[in-house]
Amino acid sequence: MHDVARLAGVSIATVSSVINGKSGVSPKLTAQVNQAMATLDYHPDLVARSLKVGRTNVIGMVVPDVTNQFYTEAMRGVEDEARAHGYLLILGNSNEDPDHEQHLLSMLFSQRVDGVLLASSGSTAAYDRLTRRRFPIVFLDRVPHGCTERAVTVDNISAAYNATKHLVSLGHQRIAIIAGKLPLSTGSDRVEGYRKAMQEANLPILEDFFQRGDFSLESGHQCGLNLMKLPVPPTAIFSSNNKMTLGLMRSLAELSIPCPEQVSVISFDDFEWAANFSPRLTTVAQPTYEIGRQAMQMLLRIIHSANEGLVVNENILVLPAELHLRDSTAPPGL
Amino acid sequence: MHDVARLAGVSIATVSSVINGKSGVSPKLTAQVNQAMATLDYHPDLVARSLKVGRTNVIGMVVPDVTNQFYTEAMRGVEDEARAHGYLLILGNSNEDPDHEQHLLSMLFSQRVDGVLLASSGSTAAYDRLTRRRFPIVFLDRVPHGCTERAVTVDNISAAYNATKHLVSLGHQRIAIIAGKLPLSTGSDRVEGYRKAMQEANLPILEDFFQRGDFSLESGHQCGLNLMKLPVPPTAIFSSNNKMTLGLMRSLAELSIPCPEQVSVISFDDFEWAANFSPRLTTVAQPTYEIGRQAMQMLLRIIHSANEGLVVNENILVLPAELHLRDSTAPPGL
DNA sequence: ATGAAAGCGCTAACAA
DNA sequence: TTGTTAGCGCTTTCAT
Repeated sequence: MHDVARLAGVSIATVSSVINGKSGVSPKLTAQVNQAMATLDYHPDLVARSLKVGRTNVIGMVVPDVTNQFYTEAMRGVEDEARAHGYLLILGNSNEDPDHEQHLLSMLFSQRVDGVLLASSGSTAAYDRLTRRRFPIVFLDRVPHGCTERAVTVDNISAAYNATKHLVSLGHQRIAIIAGKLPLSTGSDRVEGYRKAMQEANLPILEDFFQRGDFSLESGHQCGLNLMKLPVPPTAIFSSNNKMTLGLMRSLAELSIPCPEQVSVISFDDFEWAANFSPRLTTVAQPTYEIGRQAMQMLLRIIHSANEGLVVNENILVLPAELHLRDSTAPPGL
Repeated sequence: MHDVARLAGVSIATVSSVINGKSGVSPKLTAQVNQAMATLDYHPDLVARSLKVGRTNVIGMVVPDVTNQFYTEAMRGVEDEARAHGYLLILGNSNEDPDHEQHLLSMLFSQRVDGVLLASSGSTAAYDRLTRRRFPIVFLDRVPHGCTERAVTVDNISAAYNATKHLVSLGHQRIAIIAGKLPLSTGSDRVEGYRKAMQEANLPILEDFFQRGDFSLESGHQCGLNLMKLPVPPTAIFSSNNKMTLGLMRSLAELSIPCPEQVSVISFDDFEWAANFSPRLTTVAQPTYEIGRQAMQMLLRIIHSANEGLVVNENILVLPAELHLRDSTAPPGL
């Protein structure tokens, strides 16, 4: 900065003014300064600036599985919105590990990010600490228990209810579920929707048909094997997320069980390939990009109002999910 | 920090020593300080520290498409390696836009990241500037033209050659290619491997069979339509990456063209679902996680040697790719 | 073994 | 309109 000032023949304060687009610098000097910055290939030191102004213009996002397209698409929404408002995005991957999630959050906190977007791996500790401190945070996808604000998600209960009902309406009676992590809202709510639809149809929920996974491909695979090796296997399966569906389909392939002829499959989460391979999957599609965009918008509102010293109340934003009917669901086999 | 010092009854220098694990602080004081930090929920200000020490312990990674699993899996490799060495990872998504890539790099530079991992969207400007400055950078996947070091990738030419040869050995003669962005090494090298195999088999490369995509799903879809609507369509197609393959499969589905009965498909990049849906895709599998891990290791070596003031020579690391034979390739239809 | 003080690169309040 | 200067929170010599 010194060098730039010297080369442009001005003081460093003038350079600073030019960088920050402050009014009150003559066009001539502005040009000189810009010229000098270009020739020196000068990049302002944002860490020094951040130290001074107390803001970093960086927001952090922590997701449980970066290889899951659901989160990367949400991230694109976050990113577009963040960029439009001059924020940089830092992404952290907790790998579904609450301890690592804590570590990442602590790291982001130390990095003095201006706000955090969190799809939690489970620790409600994060929720308690951050909200107590009134730190700008928005939860997405997974809403911590007891959290009644600052979150964006879909109506998981209704969505799972509708999915299960679709299975019922096709005539299925032996309907199994591959559940996700039950301590998470996305895990338990989807189970609840399933239960509701089953009860409404007066269908029993057999213990064997309630398979507990953890949202990972491997767990979906294992649950699929458990289910289809049963003496009386289900004729339809509701899978609680995309990764587990992948595992489920793998198990069906291994056991040479045709879908939907022998077993129908409906999956939470839609994905690029669901419609182009066989069987074309019936899915519950979430508005992934929009979830990210809305979450970032909410976070921006919180940050801005915090800057003004006031506390806004942002309720949970619930976006609609859509049922995409395709070929993996059909009336029970004969 | 002041508060912590006061609460622990020591000076801030002592607090600093404890935080950084410096020897020479009595166990008693250490305990007092740790206690104070815990009760105050104190998080060291990394931006102040960075300003002081001139390092951030942050490394930046820029990829052209975060929704592409190839990059997220590579990112997991990078992340594991980075974490193991005390580095935090910042991820940027250039969306295949060279201008935005420039912007992100400039941003990372201003954030004073200690190093950068780049899968470039095309601008060789980045290569020129960063290497001239001797800034620690490692390219992955896509190697800029003229770059002969500091990169990790697979042998794209051989891999594409082997893939095409597999098609030839099945008896195909009308073999088309959906190429990626030709200015990128991954685009041109895969074409070169294809050419080589075709020439070796004395097969002509028809102009219509050379479809130029841009690595996006949409381009793959369009190229697929172009190809299969030809008066004399190909009997086999080599697709240069996973996203374009998705688009290609969509076009086949739309045109109700069975694969592999009417057309064989072989795809660069393997993915979770390639083996579990029908048709099970024959692919060229890259060691994605390992690419990320090795790239990060190389970057660490460069950073560390730069810290010691020396310039180390890191050649391009070429990892092997594997052909996964599955059901989407078969002898030409009858 | 512990503390006092200088300074990292920048911004902002104030002076000229 | 432009320049001078204090200080953001930390680390690190150098005294003690």
